[in-house]
Amino acid sequence: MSSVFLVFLSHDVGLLEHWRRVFRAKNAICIDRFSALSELQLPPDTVVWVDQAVPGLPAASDVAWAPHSAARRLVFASSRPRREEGIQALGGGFAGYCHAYADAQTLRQVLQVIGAGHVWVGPDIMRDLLAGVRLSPPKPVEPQSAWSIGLTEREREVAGLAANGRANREIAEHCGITERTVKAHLAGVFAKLGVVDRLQLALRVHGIR
Amino acid sequence: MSSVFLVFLSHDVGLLEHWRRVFRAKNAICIDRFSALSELQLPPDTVVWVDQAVPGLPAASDVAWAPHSAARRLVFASSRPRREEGIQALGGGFAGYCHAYADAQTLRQVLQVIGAGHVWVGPDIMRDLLAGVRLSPPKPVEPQSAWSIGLTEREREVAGLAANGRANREIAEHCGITERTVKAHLAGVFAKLGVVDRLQLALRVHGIR
DNA sequence: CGCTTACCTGTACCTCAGGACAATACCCGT
DNA sequence: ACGGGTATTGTCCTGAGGTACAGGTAAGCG
Repeated sequence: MSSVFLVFLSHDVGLLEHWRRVFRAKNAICIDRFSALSELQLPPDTVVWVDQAVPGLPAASDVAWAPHSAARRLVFASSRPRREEGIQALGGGFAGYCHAYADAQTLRQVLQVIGAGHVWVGPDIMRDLLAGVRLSPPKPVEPQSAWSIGLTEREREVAGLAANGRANREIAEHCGITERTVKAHLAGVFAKLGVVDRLQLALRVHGIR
Repeated sequence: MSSVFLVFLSHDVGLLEHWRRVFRAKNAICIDRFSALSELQLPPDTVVWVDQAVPGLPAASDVAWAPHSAARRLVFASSRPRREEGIQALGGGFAGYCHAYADAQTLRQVLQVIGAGHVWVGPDIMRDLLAGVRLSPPKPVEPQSAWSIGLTEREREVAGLAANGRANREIAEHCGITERTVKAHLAGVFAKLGVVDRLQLALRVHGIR
């Protein structure tokens, strides 16, 4: 596991120090420009850590990375991860995209994962990736008015307001009735819908469970 | 690392044997139906391995998983991984999606990664994911899926449970802490997310306003 | 070694939600 | 006229949710 070769590409001495500490820096070498990657004779199991902040660096999606990503494992590290950057990096052949100053445990994990031939991605980027796909629009059911069947007009109105976070007092003022009456209507709603409180009601109304 | 609780949900004795061997099965328990997840009092650092082949299982994207994915780490394991399934699982709150019979090294890596709060995804699914993103129109926003940014792990867990209708008492028992501490975490969540109570939190978490 | 942050807990206090019990009034169909 | 459903309001009470104040512990970091 710790036999892999590490290459750090960065100008940030603080970052280099961080990485060195994290990885114990046994087999690590530091370089300061992109072209050095081509000049060096790197073993095939090398993992290259690329600091996004290095001046003159090709974009993550640039084909200039192709020869290196094909032969080695590249990690793109940014001190301010962004969705587009992450997607570009991973789409450009990088095996990992992470925060440059991620904690030691995370960085070592990244190394392990991509060293084994997998891809590492943080939960935030992952979430954005999934949000962008949306290939499955499973919106077949939930006519959204189904929850209100069996309710009277007043109950429907009160329930709708309560399910959107309005307090009994607000609902009372909104409807021009007393707070007591709101409670009465809500009690009826709870009984008819089989829920116990307004939070459960909100989940039901909004189609969550 | 090996202190996490493992739960295996499968009917496949061969698969269970495989998992047991891989993880040495120290703290592992096996269950055979989805509902058992709710009945068991699982520690918060539990990792649940779900075999896709279990009969009667809710779909990976089903909201029935929400309470569990909010509180624990779920891995969806399929003996025949497919792109749609993986995306559904990860979009549904699962922390990992992998081949059920993946080799020991990979499975242990999955456990490590998601145990640390990250997301595990294989390179093939990753590739499809990226391919899908490139084709999709540029989605500028997507705040609804990032509700948990800035929260600590504990806050995330407590908030997820509260947003799904669990009482402070239940959350406390579930997490093995006092009700007072739950209140403290929720207070932090409210402040960070800019909401005033758990109902507003629920609406935020579930993407309603 | 201090500093910070996450995590955990206690006591006290206040507000609001919701149930229990009870009542008045209107509309409507038989 | 009578019964049933709807709307309305009252009081009393319990308990959960939330805040304020005041800590204690452990880990990571410069």
